[in-house]
Amino acid sequence: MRERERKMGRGGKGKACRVNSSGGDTEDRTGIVDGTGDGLISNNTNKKANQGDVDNVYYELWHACAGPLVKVPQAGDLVIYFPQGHMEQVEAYTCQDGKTEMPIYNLPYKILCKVVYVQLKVTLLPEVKQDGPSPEEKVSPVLSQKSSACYHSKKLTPSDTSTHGGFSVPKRLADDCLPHLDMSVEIPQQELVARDLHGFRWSFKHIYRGNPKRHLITSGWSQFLNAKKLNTGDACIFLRGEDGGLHVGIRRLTKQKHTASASVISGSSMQHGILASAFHAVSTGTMFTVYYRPWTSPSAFIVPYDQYMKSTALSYSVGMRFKMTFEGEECQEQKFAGTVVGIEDIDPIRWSGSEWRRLEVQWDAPSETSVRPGRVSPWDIEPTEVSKKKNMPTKNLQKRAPPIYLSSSGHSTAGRDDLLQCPGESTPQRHGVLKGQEERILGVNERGPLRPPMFLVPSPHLDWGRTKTRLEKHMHFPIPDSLNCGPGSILTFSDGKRVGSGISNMCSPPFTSSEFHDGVGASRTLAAPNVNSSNACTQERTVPNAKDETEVPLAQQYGRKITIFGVEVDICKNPLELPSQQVTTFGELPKSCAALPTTSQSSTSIPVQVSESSKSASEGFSENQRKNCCTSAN
Amino acid sequence: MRERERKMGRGGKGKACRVNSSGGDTEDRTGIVDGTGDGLISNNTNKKANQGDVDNVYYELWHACAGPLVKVPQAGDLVIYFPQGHMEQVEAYTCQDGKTEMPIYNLPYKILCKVVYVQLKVTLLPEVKQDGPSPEEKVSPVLSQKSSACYHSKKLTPSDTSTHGGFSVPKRLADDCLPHLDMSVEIPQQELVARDLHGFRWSFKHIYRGNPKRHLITSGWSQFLNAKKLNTGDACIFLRGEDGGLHVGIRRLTKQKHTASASVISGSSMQHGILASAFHAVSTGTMFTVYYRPWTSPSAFIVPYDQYMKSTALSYSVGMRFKMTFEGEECQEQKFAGTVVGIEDIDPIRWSGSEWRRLEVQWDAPSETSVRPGRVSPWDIEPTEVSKKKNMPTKNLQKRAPPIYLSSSGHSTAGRDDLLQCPGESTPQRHGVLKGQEERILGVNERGPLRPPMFLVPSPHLDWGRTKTRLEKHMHFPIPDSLNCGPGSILTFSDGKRVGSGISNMCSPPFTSSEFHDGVGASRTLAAPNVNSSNACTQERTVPNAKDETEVPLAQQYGRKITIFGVEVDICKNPLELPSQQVTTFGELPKSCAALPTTSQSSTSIPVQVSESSKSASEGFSENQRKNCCTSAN
DNA sequence: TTGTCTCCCAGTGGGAGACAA
DNA sequence: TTGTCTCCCACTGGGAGACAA
Repeated sequence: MRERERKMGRGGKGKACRVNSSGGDTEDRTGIVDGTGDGLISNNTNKKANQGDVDNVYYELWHACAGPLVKVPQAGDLVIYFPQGHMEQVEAYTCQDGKTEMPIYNLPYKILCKVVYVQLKVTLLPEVKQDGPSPEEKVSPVLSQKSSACYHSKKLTPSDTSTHGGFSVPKRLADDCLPHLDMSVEIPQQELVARDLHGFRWSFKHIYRGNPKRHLITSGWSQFLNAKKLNTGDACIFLRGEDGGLHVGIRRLTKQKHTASASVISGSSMQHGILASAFHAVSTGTMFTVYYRPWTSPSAFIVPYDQYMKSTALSYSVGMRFKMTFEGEECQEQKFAGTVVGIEDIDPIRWSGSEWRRLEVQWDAPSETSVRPGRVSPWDIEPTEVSKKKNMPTKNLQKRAPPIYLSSSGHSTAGRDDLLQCPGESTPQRHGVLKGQEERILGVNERGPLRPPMFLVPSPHLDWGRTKTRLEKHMHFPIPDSLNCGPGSILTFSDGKRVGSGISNMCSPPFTSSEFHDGVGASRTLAAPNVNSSNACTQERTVPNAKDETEVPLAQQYGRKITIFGVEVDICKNPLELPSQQVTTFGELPKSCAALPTTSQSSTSIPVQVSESSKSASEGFSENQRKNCCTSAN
Repeated sequence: MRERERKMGRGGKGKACRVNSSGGDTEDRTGIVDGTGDGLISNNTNKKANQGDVDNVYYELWHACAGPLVKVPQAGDLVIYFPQGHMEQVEAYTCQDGKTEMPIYNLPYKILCKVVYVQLKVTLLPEVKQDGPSPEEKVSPVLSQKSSACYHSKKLTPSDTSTHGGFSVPKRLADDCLPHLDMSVEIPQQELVARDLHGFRWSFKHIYRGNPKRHLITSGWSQFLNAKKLNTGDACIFLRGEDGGLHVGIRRLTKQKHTASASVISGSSMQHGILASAFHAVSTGTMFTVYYRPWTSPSAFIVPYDQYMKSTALSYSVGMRFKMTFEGEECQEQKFAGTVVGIEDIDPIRWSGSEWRRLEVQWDAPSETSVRPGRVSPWDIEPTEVSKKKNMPTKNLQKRAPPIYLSSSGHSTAGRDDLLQCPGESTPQRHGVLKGQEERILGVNERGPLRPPMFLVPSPHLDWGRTKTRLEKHMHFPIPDSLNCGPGSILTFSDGKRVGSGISNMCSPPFTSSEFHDGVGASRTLAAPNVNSSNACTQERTVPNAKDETEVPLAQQYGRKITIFGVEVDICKNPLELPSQQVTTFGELPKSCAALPTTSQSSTSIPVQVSESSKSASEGFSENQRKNCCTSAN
């Protein structure tokens, strides 16, 4: 019912920031001003919003941070999962060139799944019937979530990111998102507490001073900057939720090539893992989990069913003109036109007939802002000529197709591996054509019992015996050593005077910053033995909880046929590892690797509601959810 | 030939530090004193040692850091690979509880492999014959590598890690490892340049002052501390190589539970990946890569063939007494006695008959220093009663065994999955007994072409537009933002005076430091536009190179039957993610995730020689290599 | 309205000897 | 011989208004 409330209860769909009209007074919005315990300004208790609203706020913040193009399916959505794309994502993460020899699994190139649960971590269950829903069980996309939440983003200026001084608050941001100051006093100021996507709370001093007067965020800002490793050009997002709570998000400029050596298992083992997981899930009817980062891969590999079907209903031909949407400056969507110059399987051996990146394209004009792929998938583009619809009912996602034989060698020698081959399935795979995609899901003969997905959620554990750092004064947890970093020592060239001493630089190779994101400075244990560890605070992080009581039932209610869709707060990922189009979604993601124990209790999972309503969204993932208040200061 | 030289050319095997007798004069060892460019002390050019020596030095440093119990096989060694153990390692990394449902692959529980190449990244090729070597091709373990290298380690005191002042150098360390100072001057001092395991160069000021006089390392020390995130109790290792080069290593105390959410793919996909990789390699006769961290898992899962065979030659029974070696204080090996209290398959369904952790044990005395497992593998222990040898030729590692059937469900319902099952192989697996382990490697019918393993080596790329930090003055690369961290702002309780300001702490939950190892403080782009980026230096990091000309030939020379064994410099791993017994081997490992592009050029791979000599080491991996100079100051 | 600069000054921490274990 | 402490002081950077775009 909470879901229903949230989905149905709001109207309006626009891009204008809806300023809470009843909130013109200070009182109504100072729920965002948490008591900070030092008595300065704590005029309001922590007015806890109900869970639904909190979820919603985080959902909006997530999308505000993620940018306009990032679409995450909702619970209830039918999607097509492309293992190829998944492997590309992993390749991107593991710096592989994708040339690893992989066996050919007897795995369809696309797998129809239903989304059950979104938790920033994706778990899919292959549909037993791979031929799409019957009309009556047609997916019913959710009503758009309307929201009165308001956010503004500001691109950080050099002054904002300098070590001297704080953050210059655009007036509209202050007016719309921050609690109003008492302008009657000499120097109006207050303390703000804002939550980030991890639920971490950051306190800031908000002051109105200077000549001419302006809004500034001073204390706490540099800690935030450092912790998030923000640079000039990155954006900071302030969002005021319906509950009045203030939230901060960030969005990195970083077009920097991400690279990661995940080094837990080898890259090719990961590739194997992807295929084997999907294969296992398909053949046993069990769920599987996907870490989905639509902003990571050049293309999203989980495609809404309707969007996919729409693309299969068209024929594509060389010479065809199309448009494709990219993200431009300031969250603007930007369309580029191009021409299809080739159509061919990207991997005829392993994924014969797959539409994945099947279209070779040429772009009309070069662009500096977007990196545009040379190959796209049909559902990525909108044809701009009227293409003739195919004479096919959209229903037949699948017809009887000859089985695919297995070869453990990926080579065209077509070596067969008896160990991997399925008994009685040895007809060579027919090379698919774009029209009339066919496949057959192979025998699903036994299913393991369904287990609830293991959501690995970070949870605090103790870190006593440390003194409190300045950062800890602004972020409301004992900060571990690695966060306990100032910007370090800087050999300053900034204003002409050079600060040097003792040992000079030896020459150094040009290193990427990301190359060093380990080895980060840390505080050290203080020499003095009288460290007063009793000052470490103990309040729980009040992140929107993973509703433990919901997760399991949810999965169980769908039973074996459900698909789970979740997203994990991967607080551990290095955002530099995120690719060029990296947006800081739920990974606004601290920059270095954190080790997160799965102890329980608190959790950073942000559950998103299960969709049940029946309005049909023709394409894309509930896009309108994110269109409420996309203003952008600066 | 270089390998031969290195292996044969040295004699002597002892624990005493061999001080280079010809090096009493300053000259001979000041090769380690690099010109720093500021004219202070740069009396010697960078006397580059030959590659072999460099490799050897790094090898020794690696083992000095890794501790006495960490054994890495050498090229040429025959080893048994246990997928179970590999999965445990991944579980440990991914915080899984190991309860994921995994399919039963048709994969033997142990796989005989030969080691060809060690590069801090392990690639194995299953032997076609799984029955062990014939007598004439009996493995010929290498001669121990003798070395005149000398190292000392010092456990860091609170003073060493305090923000005030530097590192107090034990006299013996200074005498044995550091270049001698010119004592004729008023205040003897010099600059040191030391390489760490990544090949990164750290410069330190070494001074002899105070009253009474003592050796100190001042400038550069705190940068090193911060970058490595060292704390009181961690150890710092100084090693002088034969070439005279100075090297630093660290060894963390951190018994801290490691936790990692590797979040590239899901944990269960990783498990699948391990099994599928090994299976694919076994069935196609190709190589596979293993990230081997013997200090990560409670037990090493790559066991020397001889050690394994020795263990199979004994019978184990309940009540049997044994000893097992653990690491105690100060690199001391420490033996604990215990009793076998049970013998049973740890996973009778999937790994029936496997010796992996087959022995349930009880320890005689509790220990605070070591965490001791409740289950061990036979090769982990030394029986202390005389056990009757089994009447079996050691030759038959394998006999004809009934094939193992496949079930994709891990359940005892013994569900079968026709998709995964091998044709004609459906006899239920016989439950093995410890005596006479039997198995048969299933048909190897086709092999893919051998490709050289893809060594993902980090390589620098540009990071211009930043001013040089103080850290960069001591570490000879432009430091990326995340390294550019001082210990941050500290609310000081250390000496009674509390430093506080502005915004007070809000209460916070007890958080693990590792939970935050992302979000680490960073420097920010300086406001001033006149950043003089031309000051960024461009010298290449002169890490011992991955000998590109060697890697491929090596693999090819062995052709299809070889096994590759390597270790990667996983500069990316968060060492906090390393488990309790974590030693900082090649992962002395900066603490946070770095993103490392694979651009080429320079490389951090540390190739280790291929072993070809013929002295037989009965057990363990070339252990004597690390016993040359294990002194430990303090 | 807001970005940049410079000034002020408190806080931090590197580096030294004193002193003690 | 070496660990701890305290003192000194240079440097860093938060925070303010001035000023200009």
